[in-house]
Amino acid sequence: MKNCAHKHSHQRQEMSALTGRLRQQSCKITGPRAAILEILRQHPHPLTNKEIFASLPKGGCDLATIYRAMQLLEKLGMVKRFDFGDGAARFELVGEGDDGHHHHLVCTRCAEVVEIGECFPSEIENRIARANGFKAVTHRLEFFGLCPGCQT
Amino acid sequence: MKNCAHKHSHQRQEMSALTGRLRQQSCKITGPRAAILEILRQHPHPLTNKEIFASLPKGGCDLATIYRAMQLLEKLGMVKRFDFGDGAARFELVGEGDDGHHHHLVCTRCAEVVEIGECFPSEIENRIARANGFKAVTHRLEFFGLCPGCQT
DNA sequence: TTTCAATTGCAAACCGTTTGCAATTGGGTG
DNA sequence: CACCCAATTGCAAACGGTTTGCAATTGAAA
Ligand SMILES: [Mn+2]
Ligand SMILES: [Mn+2]
Ligand SMILES: [Zn+2]
Ligand SMILES: [Zn+2]
Repeated sequence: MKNCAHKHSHQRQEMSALTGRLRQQSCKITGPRAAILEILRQHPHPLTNKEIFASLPKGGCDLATIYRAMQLLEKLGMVKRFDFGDGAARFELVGEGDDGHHHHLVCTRCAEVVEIGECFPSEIENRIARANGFKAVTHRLEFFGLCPGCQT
Repeated sequence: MKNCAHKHSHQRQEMSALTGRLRQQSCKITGPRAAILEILRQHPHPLTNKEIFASLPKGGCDLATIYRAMQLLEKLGMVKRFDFGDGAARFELVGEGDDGHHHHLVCTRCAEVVEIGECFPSEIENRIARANGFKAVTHRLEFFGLCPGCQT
């Protein structure tokens, strides 16, 4: 029962751990960045930049600052980018030492999001990679359907 | 060995079959549409609108016309839209009576595309749907990696 | 406190896609 | 075949998400 930590566990991360990760890269802990991390920290599902912008406490920051912050956090591996196919990128905080790879089930009517633990079977993926001579193969996978409340 | 036809077989479709499908919906067979179908017909992989535009014979049509044509063809189920996560939609011709559902393996360096026959295991997908009370669940799935020619 | 690279706000630029509108045209009709 | 009109097109403007240049601001090291 050692470090039953990551795997893509969604337990809230300590703010100090997050700012620590930033500091290590000689990145400043600014007001906007702290506010953004705080919002991501308390949100269990992927958020669009606009949603983060809207959740910002009054006197938040510029939208462009959020775009720049998410680029930075993604580069540092602190957030994972997801694409639900609606044209807007979504971001989710990632635990330290976790690559954040996982999937979602999205309601096509109300946009409800469910975190999914399953992944594409690696045996099949390996076979696909080998069969085509590809290396470092990974996948992007999201599920779509009608949630209980949206079925007719 | 009856109709070993579709399934997502990539054998070129007859132009007459394509125009026929359009006519049935009281849609006009215009120059631009014929040209677009011709390009899709001879291309085995998903194409962006810009790529279609570039492949158009001289004196082609407006880009907006291609966007409108692809919307129409998608609505009629004649093409399937794919998303490789680079911000541009891609379209592939779909056989009659086929929903076009399938996946790709894309080289992240040179963008080479391989058509993939495998699909996400339906037993697992059904379990995911049931476990969350979702109905009509489907998925979007693409693979990414380094093709033989791009491995260092 | 001083100092300066990092960061931000703002506005403009970008890029894929959509749309309004007037001009054009495919394909039934007579 | 000439006519007619809804369907289609070209063009230019608008859109929504994202990026970027630049001058002003600021975190944190010294
Ligand atoms: Mn998630
Ligand atoms: Mn394909
Ligand atoms: Zn996976
Ligand atoms: Zn599939």
